[in-house]
Amino acid sequence: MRQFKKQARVMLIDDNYSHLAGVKELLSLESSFDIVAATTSANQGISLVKKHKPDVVLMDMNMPEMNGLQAIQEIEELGLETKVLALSAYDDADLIFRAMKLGAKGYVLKTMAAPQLIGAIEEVANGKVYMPPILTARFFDYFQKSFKEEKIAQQKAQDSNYLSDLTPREEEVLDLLTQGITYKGVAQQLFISETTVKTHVNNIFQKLQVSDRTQAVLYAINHGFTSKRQARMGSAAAVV
Amino acid sequence: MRQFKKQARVMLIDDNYSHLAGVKELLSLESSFDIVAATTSANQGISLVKKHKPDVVLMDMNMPEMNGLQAIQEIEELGLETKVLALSAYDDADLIFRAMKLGAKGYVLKTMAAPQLIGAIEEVANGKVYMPPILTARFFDYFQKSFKEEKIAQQKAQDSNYLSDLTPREEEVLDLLTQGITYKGVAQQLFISETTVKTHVNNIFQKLQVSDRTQAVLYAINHGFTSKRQARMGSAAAVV
DNA sequence: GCTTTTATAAATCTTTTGGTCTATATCTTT
DNA sequence: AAAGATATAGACCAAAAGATTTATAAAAGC
Repeated sequence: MRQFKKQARVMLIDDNYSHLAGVKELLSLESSFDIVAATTSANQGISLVKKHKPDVVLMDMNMPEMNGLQAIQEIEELGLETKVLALSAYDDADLIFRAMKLGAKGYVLKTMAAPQLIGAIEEVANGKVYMPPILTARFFDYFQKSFKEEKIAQQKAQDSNYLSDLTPREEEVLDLLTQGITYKGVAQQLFISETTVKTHVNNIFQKLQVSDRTQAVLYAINHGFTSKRQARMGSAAAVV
Repeated sequence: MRQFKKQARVMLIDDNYSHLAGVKELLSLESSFDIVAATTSANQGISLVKKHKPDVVLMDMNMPEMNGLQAIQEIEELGLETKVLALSAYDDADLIFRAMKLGAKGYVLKTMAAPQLIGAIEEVANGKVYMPPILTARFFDYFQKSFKEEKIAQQKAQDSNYLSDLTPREEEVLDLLTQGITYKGVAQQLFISETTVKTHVNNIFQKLQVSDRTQAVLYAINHGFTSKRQARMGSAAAVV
């Protein structure tokens, strides 16, 4: 079943030398991973990843010179098959979330027992995602919280929103304005005179309490007008 | 430890009557949950949730009249303590992702063994998140994929991007334009003459290949100019 | 039936915007 | 030293935008 049969090529990056040495020792003795490199420097670590292209990088999150998130990002940008397993002393939900967002294939704690750590590396080496159940819970809490906040922010923008005062025709005109079209162009597209467009636009300005098209367009964008328009058009909204 | 000591109040919503009856029977016999209601109708289910305010709702995802996602959303909008545990025959990553995004506290499969299901309900009743490891992996894959795609889309917008042709001063001017400020206002803020501003703006138009401020502002927004500006200002970027 | 809202449009006038051309003064790069 | 990029600014003109007032017709609400 196991693709690597305890022969995965592993690299260690951890600025704490004693922890680095300890993990190296542990993996040498109790597992059959091939430790291709180990360093206390994140910058050097990235160079070594380029050179060795390991299967798994065990990356410490709490480093002074370059933080682990940055390092993950840089490794991911290399486009290698290398999988990053984040390692931290803290179960900080925000940190876990961001590490996974950047492409980490798992997140383990320094306090974890040796067999668990070895198991996690094996899982990741075999292309799976590994996350301890405690951290999974923290991750989901954070995940849901961030979407809830996003929704509340949207709701807030919707509440103090003069867009709902617009008549259907005014919405059509604003729609065209948000595409950077002139009065003349709007008039042509709606088959009405330019002066009528001007009347509508003036009414829009008053309702949105702005004084020119640029501000109107900015208002529309910041208050979810485009999404409203797209929704009306029945297009599928983006998932994330 | 357990807050509910096998006395959690549970509700079942599943349009498949035989499955509904089966789960009800199973939970009655093998657990001590208090089954407060069970229905095959999502709409009726929402009414019953309002009435009974159960601790946990076991919600089927695949219903014809109203889909489970919608039902989750409506229940979440009630603002109750009720936790939704999504239930589905399929391990569809997209469905799992969206259910969790809407606030589901877990996701279980219809194929799961009885003890696991009971354990999952207990966990959720106690305020934890429950997700089978196989689904966790699927979730993370989808999660990372969606962020990768988002990043690629951003990259794409960055590539065919004339914003990088702008000089520092032109960027400053564009920044003020994207706030809906007139030539006069820009001139005052930058302590230069209005004609100089016009010169800059004309150069900006040529570089961005647009012909008026509205289009320039739209171009800037659609090509990540604001984020660039914010990054330069050193403000923290939004997490999601 | 009367009132309000909405959509239409014209006239007039001021302000803003955009286009073009020219011209310095720095500053960098070669 | 010459060339190129950048930032500055003036003159002049045409087009577009915005403000205000007035007016008509259809539709919706009371």
